[in-house]
Parts: sequence; structure tokens; C-alpha cells
Amino acid sequence: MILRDFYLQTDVVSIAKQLLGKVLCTRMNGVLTSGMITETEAYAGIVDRASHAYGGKRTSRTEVMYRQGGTAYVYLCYGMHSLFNVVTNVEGEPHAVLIRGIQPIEGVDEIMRRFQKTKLGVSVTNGPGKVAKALGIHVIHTGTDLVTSSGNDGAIWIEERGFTINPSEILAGPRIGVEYAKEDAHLPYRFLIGWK
DNA sequence: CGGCCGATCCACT
DNA sequence: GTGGATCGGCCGA
Repeated sequence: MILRDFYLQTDVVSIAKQLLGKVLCTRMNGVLTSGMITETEAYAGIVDRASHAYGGKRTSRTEVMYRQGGTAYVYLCYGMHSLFNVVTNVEGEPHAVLIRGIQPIEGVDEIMRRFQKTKLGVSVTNGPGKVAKALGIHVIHTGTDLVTSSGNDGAIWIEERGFTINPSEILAGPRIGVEYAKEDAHLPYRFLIGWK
């Protein structure tokens, strides 16, 4: 399991790239599901107009973003989708990485059940709402500690399993759905595994 | 309070 | 390519 020091790094853009190829795991009702992270987006705290914490805003929803790195930030989008983020940086610095895509590894049967499908296409691998759905993550899991929760039910954690991603395999581009963020909307803070 | 709309997804055309 | 689903957070009055 990845330990605290990884999440406490101060460069959220670097962490977003390092998370590619790592394995996001959950244990829900005793069932393990996991997937290799294939797509991420960095949200750079109070100076990032696309971040929920822009300008140092604190609300009951965003409060967990101010906890220490290694905390889960999960919120509801469009009234029906849970989106999972990894809080990074030291306590008080509300940085986060949105996980936008995974490739399922363990618990494929359970993942198919959650989607009510009998086979998994690439359709499960991209889209932040689908990532949370595949792994059984909901808004009630916001605040879960990714370092100390493993073993408990409702646990969420990340593992390094030796999937090596070459820098040349990482594609970067602007983040999705943040047109409102003005001059920050075009920042190349979206990363995914691809080809060159 | 009221109203707008979002870090989305899917079914349809 | 388009629109419906569906609702909590947030802001302005």
C-alpha cells in the first residue's frame, strides 16, 4: 500500500502523473475490487479557478480537501454521480487529484454486477462517475483515509504493483468540464496513458 | 428562501 | 450531436 509520504508531496501535477499505473482498491461489504489508474486530473488548490477550493473557499463539502494528503474527497455531481478524488499535500493545502479512468483488475464479477452488465468493455474504464461506480465508492466515503483504512469495511487504498509507465506514454491536455475556470481552463492538468 | 447549474452518463437520433 | 435524469451546493435577495 502507498504510504503517507507519497500523498504529502507538494506538487499535485507530479502526483497526478505518478498515480498513472498505480492500482486503486476498495473493500465494500467484504468484496475487493480494484483497477489500474489510467487517467487523472490535478486540481491545484486555492490558486486554481477550476478547484472547489479556489480562493480558499471552505464549505462542509470541501472541508476534507484541507485535510492531510491521503484522504478521499468524494462528492456528488449532476445529482447522480459520485466523483472520487485523492487529497494531496500537507494539511491546510487543499490540493486534489480526480481519478477519471481505471482498468479493472480484481472483482470483475462484482464490477459487472454494479453496472448490471455481463461483460466489461472499455466503456467502464473512462469517466470519473464510472470509476466510483465500478469500485462501489459513494459520497458517504468522503473523508476516508487511504493510508489507515485498509482492513476495515469501506476501505479505499492505492497500491504500487510495478506497472511501469514511461513518460513518453503519458498524454497531457486540458481538463474536462472546467470552461468556467477562465485562464486556468486550458492548463494541461489532465493526464492519461496513451501512445506516441 | 428560490433558482441555477455542475470535475457526468446514457439512450436516442 | 442532443437532451433527459436528478439533487446538493452555493449565491444572491
